[in-house]
Amino acid sequence: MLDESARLMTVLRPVRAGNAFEETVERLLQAIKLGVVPPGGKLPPERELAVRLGISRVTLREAIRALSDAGYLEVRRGRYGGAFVTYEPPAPDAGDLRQAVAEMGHDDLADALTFRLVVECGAAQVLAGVALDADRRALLLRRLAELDEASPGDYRRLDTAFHLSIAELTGSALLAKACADARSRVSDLLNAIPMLQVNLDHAAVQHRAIVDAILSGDPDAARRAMTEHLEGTAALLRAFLS
Amino acid sequence: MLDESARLMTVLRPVRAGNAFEETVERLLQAIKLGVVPPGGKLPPERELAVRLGISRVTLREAIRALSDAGYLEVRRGRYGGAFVTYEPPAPDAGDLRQAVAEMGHDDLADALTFRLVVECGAAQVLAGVALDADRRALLLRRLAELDEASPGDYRRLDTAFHLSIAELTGSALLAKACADARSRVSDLLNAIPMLQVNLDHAAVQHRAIVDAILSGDPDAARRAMTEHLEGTAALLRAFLS
DNA sequence: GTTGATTGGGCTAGTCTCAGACCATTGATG
DNA sequence: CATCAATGGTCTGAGACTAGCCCAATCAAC
Repeated sequence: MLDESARLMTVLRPVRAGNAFEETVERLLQAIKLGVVPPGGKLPPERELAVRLGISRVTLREAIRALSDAGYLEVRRGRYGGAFVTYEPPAPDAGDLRQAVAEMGHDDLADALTFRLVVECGAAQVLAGVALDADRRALLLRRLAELDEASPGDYRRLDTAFHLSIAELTGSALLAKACADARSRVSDLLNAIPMLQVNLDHAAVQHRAIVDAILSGDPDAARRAMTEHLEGTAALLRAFLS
Repeated sequence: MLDESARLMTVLRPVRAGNAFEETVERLLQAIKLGVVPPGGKLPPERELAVRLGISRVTLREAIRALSDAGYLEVRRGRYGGAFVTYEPPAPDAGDLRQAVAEMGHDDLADALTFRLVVECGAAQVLAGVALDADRRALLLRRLAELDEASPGDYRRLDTAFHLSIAELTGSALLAKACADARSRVSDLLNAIPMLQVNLDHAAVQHRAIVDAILSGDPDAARRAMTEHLEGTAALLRAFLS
């Protein structure tokens, strides 16, 4: 990776991550695991979803079938039918965590955490630097409030919603996409971390600090607050791995 | 973009940007315009390149044919033959700049510049935070020296090489990919900016500051130096647009 | 009940993409 | 000048993917 050909590796990488079926399964799984469609929620109708994803209904149906067989979805026919999310995030378990890391590889984990730090801290900084209208400020505060009042079962999903809202509110589609991808790369790991009250309290303070910095228009403080928060999470991850 | 469905837009976006042929053309064009394969340089043999890109030789050949027809490549048969880059970046021109921006759309331009700022500043900060061996330090200094001595025709390519090397040296493949994508989104615009000696001198000082901060292991300084550099470039862009 | 709108289920014909084999050209080397 | 290794050029059969169409099931509304 040190010679002139490092950029060949970077640019001439595979054009596609897999066939259309595999990529579709991956994308739907991302929507489910990030809680974009919550447990009990319904995916958009096949015809509409196929258009959104830019694939044929046949391919989409194969992917839905696979996720249905794997227990993530339940499909019902007829009017008011659809594909309903049955997946519930597993209870935190340090054993699952080690297994997930082993499957992922330590280098990939470091890469994923580094990337997440860069894009989420960048998003917080950018958002603090733009003028927010009343609606956007309200949305951010609502996400924060929802997270503070969340039951243990909803916490991870609402935490994801909070973090992704920051990226989305910047108005940068590229940044939002990058944050969503970064989060989904580590979501299985985050889900496996036991939720101790100390940590939740600590996170709540940090979330509050992030929102305060953003709403007061202080980019540097927003970045620092997000950095502190994410490095805390990463440290927690490492602690449960050793 | 304010309601609960914002994340549907983010996550349930198209699985594919186009068919294999189109995506391959785009990727090869990226390699050419970023100067990963310099003018006069040769692409890897078709069989090897097809494997790298994860596509069939037939599809790759169609893409090469299209770029050859469009004047970017010249294909020669026989041993020591191959696909040679004939593309030379056009001379800077403020008219081209306005046209390029018009094709892109002002929102997309803002998005691209924002994303670039986030990932490149993040890369500089990350790189300053890791211990670099002698080889890596030497590579970074070599890129800087090459850029300082560059002829006008080589400047853009070597500037790209400098910036992408910073991302690659972090060891994060995700960050390197993001920086390469970000750069290629704005490369046509950067190429269209007239190169005035004042600006080149200014950039040289900033490049030096970035390298100094990285080599001295000061993440905050590295971030600040990169931010200043990129915002200077963005300001230059806006200046030539008005 | 009957109806009608909405939704998943399934079929077909055509296009895109692939893997692999074989052909044609080139030019350094002996 | 003959050889031969490396490279682009071409063909074929199989599988993946798509668009469009129609069928089947469900349930609120009348």
